[in-house]
Amino acid sequence: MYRTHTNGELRLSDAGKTVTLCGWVQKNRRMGGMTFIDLRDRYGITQLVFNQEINAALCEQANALGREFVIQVKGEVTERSSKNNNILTGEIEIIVSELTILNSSETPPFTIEDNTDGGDDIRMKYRYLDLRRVAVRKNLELRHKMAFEVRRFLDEMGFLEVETPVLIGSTPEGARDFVVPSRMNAGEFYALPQSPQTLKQLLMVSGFDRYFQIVKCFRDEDLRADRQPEFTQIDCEMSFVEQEDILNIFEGMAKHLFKYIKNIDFIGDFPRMTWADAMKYYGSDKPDTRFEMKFVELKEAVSGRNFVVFDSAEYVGGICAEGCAAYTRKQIDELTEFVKRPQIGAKGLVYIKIEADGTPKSSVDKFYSAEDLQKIAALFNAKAGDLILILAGEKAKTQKALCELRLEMGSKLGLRKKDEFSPLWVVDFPLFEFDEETQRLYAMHHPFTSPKPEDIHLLDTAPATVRANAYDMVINGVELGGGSIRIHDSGLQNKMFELMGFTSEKAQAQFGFLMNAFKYGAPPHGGLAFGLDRLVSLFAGLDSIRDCIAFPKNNSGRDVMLDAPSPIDEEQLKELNIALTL
RNA sequence: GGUUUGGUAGUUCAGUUGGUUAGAAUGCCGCCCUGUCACGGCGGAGGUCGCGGGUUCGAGUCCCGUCCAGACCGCCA
Repeated sequence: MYRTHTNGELRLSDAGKTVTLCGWVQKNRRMGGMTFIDLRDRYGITQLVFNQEINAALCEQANALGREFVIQVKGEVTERSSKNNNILTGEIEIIVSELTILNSSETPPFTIEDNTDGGDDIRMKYRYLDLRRVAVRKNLELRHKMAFEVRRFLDEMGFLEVETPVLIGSTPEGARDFVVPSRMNAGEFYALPQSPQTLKQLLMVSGFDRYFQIVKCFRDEDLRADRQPEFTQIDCEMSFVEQEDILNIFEGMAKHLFKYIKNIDFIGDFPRMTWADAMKYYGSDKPDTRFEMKFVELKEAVSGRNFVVFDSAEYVGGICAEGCAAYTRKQIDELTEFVKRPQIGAKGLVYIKIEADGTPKSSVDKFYSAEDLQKIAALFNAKAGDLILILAGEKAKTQKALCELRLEMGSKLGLRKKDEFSPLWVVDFPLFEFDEETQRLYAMHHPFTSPKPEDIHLLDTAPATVRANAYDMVINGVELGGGSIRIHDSGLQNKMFELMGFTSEKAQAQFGFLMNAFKYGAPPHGGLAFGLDRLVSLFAGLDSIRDCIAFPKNNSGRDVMLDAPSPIDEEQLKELNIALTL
């Protein structure tokens, strides 16, 4: 037997026991006559003691141990004379009587400690060493626990986990597919699923009326802090349900996770917000509702004063930052620079300060009287000491810029606390999005999303205004999951394909298997999918989902540890009938 | 595809207006140290300044190109 205990479990009550421990040498503190070693495994750290007077040879052996050596020790659990309250085993130490080196180690390229000296780059290259650190390990532990609680909850609700294939067919709608050449079918390719969407709908046709799967999905698009080319979804689908049933069940799942993982009890229902309101008041379909600072539309209030910037703008809107009237010229300039960055793209920033005595002072005093400004301030319910920030321009772009400015102000004012959670459902998404480039409608969610029954009559006359039975769960400005009630009627589905410019041949070629299945008694159904990576990073307070993935890809989709992707040799290419044009 | 920030010792970084032998911390090695736990003290080794080109009497520093990494935009049904 290699060990009797882990390095995290021995306490004062174990004093006197003879134990055997295994682990990695975290730190070797040589004091001359005696040596302390911190022995680490994934459960914690236990201090080992070697004493020159008691066993000089053993102490010399201990002195030779380097960082990250793997050792086994036998010894007696003893109360410490000077205790360490920072670690759970801090009241005891092991007086070692036998020491075995199980494996030596080269000096690691960075220190494996809570406050490591390693940067992201080197830690990713040696990710297996990075994973030895508490900070990273606890994220994976949390991930496990959350996935476990999801399974427990869904199992209790009668859901069945079914695996779906990873080698499937390509569908050009939506994100780019990752593609896998087929050796046995020359010139043909599989695609990796962007989600098991169509497969889970087929499972509904098969009668598995409550399905879920914690499943890898793949999208060949550029990466972000919250986007990896392979990521994990909690994928769910239900039959004989309406939108309300789905929202209730999965709101229940979110509450279950908050309760069992974060020990937070949510009272009452998650708020619901229409997509239209989310855009109007927050300029985003995933508003961070930890703080208010809602947009106020000002086009009417500011027109007709010969201020050409506002008069010519399609949209004028602002936010009110409480207590920021004392901002200096420099601070306002910084905000102006912020919104003028090319990624945000505003042309400028207009401000109105409400001074301590209630008088307004603005960057547009030339055009607006004190009375005008007070009227504007009233629209924001601004009080003395507040700062109103106004952007103007083309509607969608300006709302987006104002959204960024709102989030920036929220951060500056400390209103985006990581341990506060503000969930909501965003509902009534538009069914379609018009793409200027290709001049056609695209499904905003996916082509199987059903329109709201009361909007179906608009499909022919004003398709862009049709709302969908689609919904997203948003927490703290993060889109955690989304879904829809699907179309189960092949007539309506055909209509949808038609509106999106599919010929019936193309629809049949791409989705024929689903359309055919729907001929054999498809039940009404709907579902949703949660991003597990985002859910875990939200709960852990991480800035990037990479930190809760054991072996993530870097910014350019590379695994720097494996050095993948990589070229393959001529033979392999030949076998796959692939010629490179590089 | 674009915007932007960075690349200097094993690691994390500093490096002034272009000017002598490129520094610090940490890690590593050696010696000392019997209650440390960020141990301490003394000493030492360690550099293609990402790469290529240019300007200059002289480039880590300025210019051009390129590669790599981070954040963001486009993209992500």
